[in-house]
Amino acid sequence: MKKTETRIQKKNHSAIKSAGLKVFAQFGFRGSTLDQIAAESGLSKPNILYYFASKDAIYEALLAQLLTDWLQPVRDIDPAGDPVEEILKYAKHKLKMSRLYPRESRLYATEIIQGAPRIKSVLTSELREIVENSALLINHWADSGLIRAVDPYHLIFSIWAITQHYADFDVQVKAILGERDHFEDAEQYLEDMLRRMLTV
Amino acid sequence: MKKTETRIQKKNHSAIKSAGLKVFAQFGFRGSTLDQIAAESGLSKPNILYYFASKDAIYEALLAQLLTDWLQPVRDIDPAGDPVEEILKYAKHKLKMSRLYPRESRLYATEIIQGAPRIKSVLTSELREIVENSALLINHWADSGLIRAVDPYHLIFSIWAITQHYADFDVQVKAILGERDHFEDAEQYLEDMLRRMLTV
DNA sequence: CGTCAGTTTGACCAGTTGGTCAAATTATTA
DNA sequence: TAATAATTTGACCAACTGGTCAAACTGACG
Repeated sequence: MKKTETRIQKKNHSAIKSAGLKVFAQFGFRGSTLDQIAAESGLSKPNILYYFASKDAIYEALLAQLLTDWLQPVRDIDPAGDPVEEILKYAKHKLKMSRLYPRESRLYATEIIQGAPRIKSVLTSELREIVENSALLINHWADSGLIRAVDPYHLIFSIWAITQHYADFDVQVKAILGERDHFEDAEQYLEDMLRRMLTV
Repeated sequence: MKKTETRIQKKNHSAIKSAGLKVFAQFGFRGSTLDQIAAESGLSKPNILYYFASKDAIYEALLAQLLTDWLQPVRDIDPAGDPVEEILKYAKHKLKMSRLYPRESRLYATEIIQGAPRIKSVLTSELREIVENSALLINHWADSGLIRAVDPYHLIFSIWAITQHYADFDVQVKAILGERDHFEDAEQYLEDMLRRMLTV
């Protein structure tokens, strides 16, 4: 039905979302203004509101996109694969997302820090379910003696925390390590940590 | 010189900072308004500006306080103590701060996510120096065979990331684990992780 | 070329923002 | 108690906010 997006629409929708991501990720929803997004996207404010019904609508669109991208890699964990390698694959994937999409990570962080007013329902339903299943799988692996027994929830939290740290606290990391790329060292540390934690 | 703070001044300064912390931690600097802080503190807006020169001044006061509280526990690491226990003590201390002062943690997080415009200089000077010294100490411990050799910087980052996660992403953690207190499990996981990482 | 849907904008609006100020109120102290 | 200092407030302001709208412009297509 709404398949037909003209060339201009496609370009402008994308420009607005890109600008919105940049601005919202830095200042949060309330701290961002349509004027900022307008300036960043190169469009006039009324023109932006021609493509999105409101400031809210831009933010919602970004969040919706984000949530699907965020949850997918958890689903990709293969219960039939080698446990340690599967978890490692997931952790490395998340780390790569922090390197490639730091703004998305920061947008998500600001939303959660503010109490997740718009996505709390997703957290308590989809996210919770998906994590619960992963926890069951991890426990199953541990029961089968394939990995060391660890608290699966806090294992997952620690992977999230560490990988997202490199995106969200980028300024701080760079203040300490300098500007040179640190993701390779981070990946090595993460791998070492997980192998130590999970190898029997 | 400025020692003499009247009873009323003390009470109101504290009420304003407390309210400011609550509001700024949730909405960030730009997303917060003096009216919110006024409502939260029970004072009128002009009255708030009688005690603090500007919205900015409140925020700066909070940040300054925060930074000293934040850096102290790193300084408390005892080079002469048992390495694993010293690092563990530090990590647990940080975790306790996340439980007791989640708003402070979130305020710091929003400031860093926004690019740390007001404290970048502190990050590249004091924080950097303090972390560098800790890294040297950790490397020294590793060279002496007292702990396993790990990247000290990423070790510190991982401690920060995990402990702060429980404050900053509290809503998400609770969405997954439920409302019951999870800090005990978190501490156990953290201890297990660090012992695994650091024990030779 | 003409036409018409799709696009863009300047001018505008009402509500909110950080901040000011003189006047009123309250505490302190001589 | 009277005078003085500290505190509090209502009224106000200019700048900014998200959003509207009619009018102007542009591009695609017969």
